[in-house]
Amino acid sequence: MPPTEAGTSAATTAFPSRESQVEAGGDGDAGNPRWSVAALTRKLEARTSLSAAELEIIDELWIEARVLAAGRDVITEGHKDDMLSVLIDGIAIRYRVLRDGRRQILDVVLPGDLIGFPACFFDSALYSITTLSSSKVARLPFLRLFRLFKDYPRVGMAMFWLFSCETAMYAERLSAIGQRSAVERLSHFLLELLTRMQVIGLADESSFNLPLTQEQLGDALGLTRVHISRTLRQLRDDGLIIVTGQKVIIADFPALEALADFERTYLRHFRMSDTLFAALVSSSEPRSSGS
Amino acid sequence: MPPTEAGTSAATTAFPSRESQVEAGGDGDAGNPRWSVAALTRKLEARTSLSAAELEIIDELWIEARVLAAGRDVITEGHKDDMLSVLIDGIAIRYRVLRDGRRQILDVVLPGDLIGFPACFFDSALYSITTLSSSKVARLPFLRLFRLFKDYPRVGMAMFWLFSCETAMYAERLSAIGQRSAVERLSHFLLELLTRMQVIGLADESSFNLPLTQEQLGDALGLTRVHISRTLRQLRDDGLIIVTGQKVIIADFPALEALADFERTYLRHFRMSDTLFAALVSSSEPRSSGS
DNA sequence: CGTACACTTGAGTGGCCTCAATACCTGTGG
DNA sequence: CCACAGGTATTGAGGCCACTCAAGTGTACG
Repeated sequence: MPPTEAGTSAATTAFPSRESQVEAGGDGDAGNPRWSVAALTRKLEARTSLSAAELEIIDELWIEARVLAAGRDVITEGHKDDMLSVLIDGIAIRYRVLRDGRRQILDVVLPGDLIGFPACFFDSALYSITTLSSSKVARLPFLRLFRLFKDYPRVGMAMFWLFSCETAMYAERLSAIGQRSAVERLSHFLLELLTRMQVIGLADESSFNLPLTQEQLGDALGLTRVHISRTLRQLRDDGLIIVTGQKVIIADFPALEALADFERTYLRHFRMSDTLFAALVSSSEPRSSGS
Repeated sequence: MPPTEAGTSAATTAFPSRESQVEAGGDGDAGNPRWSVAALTRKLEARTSLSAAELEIIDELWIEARVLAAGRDVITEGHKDDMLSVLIDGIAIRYRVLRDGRRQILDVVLPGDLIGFPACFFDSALYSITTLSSSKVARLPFLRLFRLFKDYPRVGMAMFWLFSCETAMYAERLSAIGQRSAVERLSHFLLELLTRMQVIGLADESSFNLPLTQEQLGDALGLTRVHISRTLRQLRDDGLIIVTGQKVIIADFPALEALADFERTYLRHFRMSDTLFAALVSSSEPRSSGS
């Protein structure tokens, strides 16, 4: 019996060297004693006022960590997917393909990011999500999500907030692609990715592993592969970044920041509103209506 | 081509300068017996499976209809706004201004669209919303929103779904601006606006009132004022559209559709997932609070 | 009537694209 | 070991789409 194409061949040829980053090979998820959505709770810890106990609740919401090889669809455009998931480990991209084949990468999905919003609220997913490296995904049953609002409104609020971050990031990207030049877009993209990776411990002070090819960078920024190459070269020539293989080092942070119109406090804007949060006293019955 | 030839249009929404300055410092709707968020319920009726009773609940969620003159900020970037609102009447734009003054219009806000998502979940709003015409806005206290999930989970789910639509629309626009040419973007924009307006009864079969100046169109599509003018001219010369004043008539629907890569079923993709919706029946225990 | 604003149209420029050739890297097979 | 193939990155030449600058029209408003 020939091996189905499902598992090995397509996946292992894609990025053989990157497998080493992602845990040890394929240990079975079924018998796994306990995995955790550490990247997610870490993000929540950094930008919300959730207590340790509440973070624990978040951590235990999820079930069934699935392991996916590189290059596999987590969600496919046009198909139904009614699950809310979170990426535990690995890297993925969210993208949309136009009829003539042009592709727009909407977002790079990092550990701790949600998968399935907004797709799960629709009859069919509006875009696809594909893994770039071997990845692990956990799922959240919907009834459990809804029970959250009864039992732990503050935790439920945090889920809302995660949706908001997603939306806000799209808006940010819209203004980048709509208004900025190639150099500006690229440097902004690099700084944004660096910042996001730092929060979940995937990047150090000023360098990170860029998980995208130049073609994928182009599809994310609305530019061609060729022009990405030229623009990267320009950034290198100007001494703003240093590139060795997949590793990107920000050589001149202030200059790149100015060029990109990037605010150092970028992610600070995404902090969860405390005033709103405070209004939600734990599960006790709300007596008064608004304000 | 005087713009006053709007004729019978029941809603006086489309004319920025027509309405006099009716500024409402506090709430200016005391004498009004009852307003309704008809555009919102109409949208929900078209694309969800909410019952008439549930639509009624939605309709009665909102308080304090504020009236705003044209050109007023509903939300200002950088300021705190912790209210979720809905536009009842009028037109507004959501936009973000870069440091050097370039502006990206993220969305055109029509009656029935939400205001305050995702801003209300953050410490400070990430973008501004400004009225283009005299507008009316209703607000939703947050505790009321959260009680919804306890008392009417299906209705709460519909709110989630509204957030999702917002996000999905951004994603759609991202791929448009990132991948498409000027003609494609513009025709897609026109068809999208037509479709959205039809749902809430602001447009007929093939024409509508375009509430934006060419400069605003440019800021929405990542193009310059001048190029919008040329592109509109091209569409007119090719017999695809007819423009008289603010009124836009789609003269050749199929051709424009093909050019824009626009799916006639565009908004159908945004239908609320029924399977998910049905799963919520069990936990529905309407312990109604109001009599 | 004069200012203000939105739109139109022309001429010239430039950023990014397309096409194309070359080099590199890794895995595969002779 | 080298030859080869496929995917990725680099670099050049030329072209086009959209931009900039600028002049001119039409309409609204004081």
